[in-house]
Amino acid sequence: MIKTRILLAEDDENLGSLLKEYLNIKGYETELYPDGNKAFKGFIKEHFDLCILDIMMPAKDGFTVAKEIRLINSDIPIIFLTAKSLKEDVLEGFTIGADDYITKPFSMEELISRIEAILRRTKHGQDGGSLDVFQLGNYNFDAKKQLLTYGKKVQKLTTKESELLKLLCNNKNKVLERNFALRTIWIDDNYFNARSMDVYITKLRKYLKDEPSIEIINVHGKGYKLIC
Amino acid sequence: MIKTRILLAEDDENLGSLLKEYLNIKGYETELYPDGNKAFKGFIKEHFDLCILDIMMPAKDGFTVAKEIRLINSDIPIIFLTAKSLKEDVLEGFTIGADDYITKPFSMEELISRIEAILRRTKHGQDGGSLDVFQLGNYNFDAKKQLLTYGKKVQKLTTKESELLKLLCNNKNKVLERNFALRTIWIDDNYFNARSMDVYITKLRKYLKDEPSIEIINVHGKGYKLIC
DNA sequence: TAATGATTGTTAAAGATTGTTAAAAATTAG
DNA sequence: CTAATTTTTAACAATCTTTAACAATCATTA
Repeated sequence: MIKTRILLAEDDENLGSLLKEYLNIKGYETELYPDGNKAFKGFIKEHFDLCILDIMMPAKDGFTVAKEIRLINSDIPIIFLTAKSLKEDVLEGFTIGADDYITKPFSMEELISRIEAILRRTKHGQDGGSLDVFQLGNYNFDAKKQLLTYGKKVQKLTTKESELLKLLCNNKNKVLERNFALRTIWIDDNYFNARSMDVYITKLRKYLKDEPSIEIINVHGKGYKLIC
Repeated sequence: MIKTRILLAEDDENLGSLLKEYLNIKGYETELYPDGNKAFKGFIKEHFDLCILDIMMPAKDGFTVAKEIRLINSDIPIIFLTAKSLKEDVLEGFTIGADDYITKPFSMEELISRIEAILRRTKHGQDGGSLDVFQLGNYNFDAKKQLLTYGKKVQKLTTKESELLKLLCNNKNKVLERNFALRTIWIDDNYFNARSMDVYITKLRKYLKDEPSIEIINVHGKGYKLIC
């Protein structure tokens, strides 16, 4: 697995090395630059997946670095990390094309969270989005393509079947409440839709019968639970 | 041009309507819901491109709404907007899968900036870059020239074929509602035009059959979804 | 424990929507 | 005006969802 590479521009030596160390612990590969000039030179020479820029730095301020980066790469995520919380500065940061603007003091965990939130979107675009694929024993369920695969056997699911199975998967080993599922998929939770849902449960059970460890069990009066 | 639709859940009536008005001025189409329950019901019934959730709300808090939304849509951007600036709350917000977490008080301009920063990434991922050229797996679709290219193979499309495929591309991985497509392309959404549209779907499927990962799937009673 | 009513399981049918092909009608190009 | 292309209509097949019918199970209480 290739590590995500982060460019970190921060002139405060203490904060800089602290951040670098923390990011490395969290599995990122971080290069720390003490001023804007060196940061931009580093950006040109090496490959990075994300930039964290302090604003007030010697040699070249963070805004300028960001502008120069944007000239050659309009897509790389940029996070400003700064003590300047002036409204105008925040707006300028976003105008340049920042993805986030974090004011000091901040918690390390929050920084990580915000980095991950951004990378989730950018990485997602790269691998085509495999967030809707579930593994159920030896079954493979692709909610997006509405396909349930068991070895060579491929079962195409209808939209309703797929929606219901997806809800069950997202509540794996927990109770999926009847009314919640009905309101979510059928909009209305009246008697007839409830019966319709029962029919779909039967259908899903048939599809999943090849693997005895996978089961949709009923929780009387509450709903259904997918166990695996 | 279709407006970006924003779901806004905010129980403070003054702030809510102020935000809604401001967002509308900025070109967004905003639905305001006064509590978590109504917000989630609205989310199920209508289509949205982004959600802004207050955390402390009657009936159902913002975290719960976000979790329920994530059960059925793992991709839609979510922004928490709240007075709770506790570290744990911020982290919980991101853990649920938020894209941003903004604490009150905040400036309207900053909110807009942060919305745009997020949409820049999500919208960009959805279309292929230019406005009329789409990349569908190894297919290249030029809506303006009405050409669908697959390697050396070039398929000329008729006007209707091209218009329909363009609509599907613009709603990639989302449901393109039957009636919407009919009113857009056929002006009138009567029975015969609907059947005509079905014929065109068959034609497009034939053109796209070389790449199995590209599919136009039917959502019974709703419309069609181009997945890739 | 047996009886009762509510909930759930299962199957089949009915009704509606969609898939597909081909021919007819309308439009456009030469 | 004729030929080619595009679009619509028609016909029939296939699929999806709901409804109905009856069986089985569960929870409650006499």
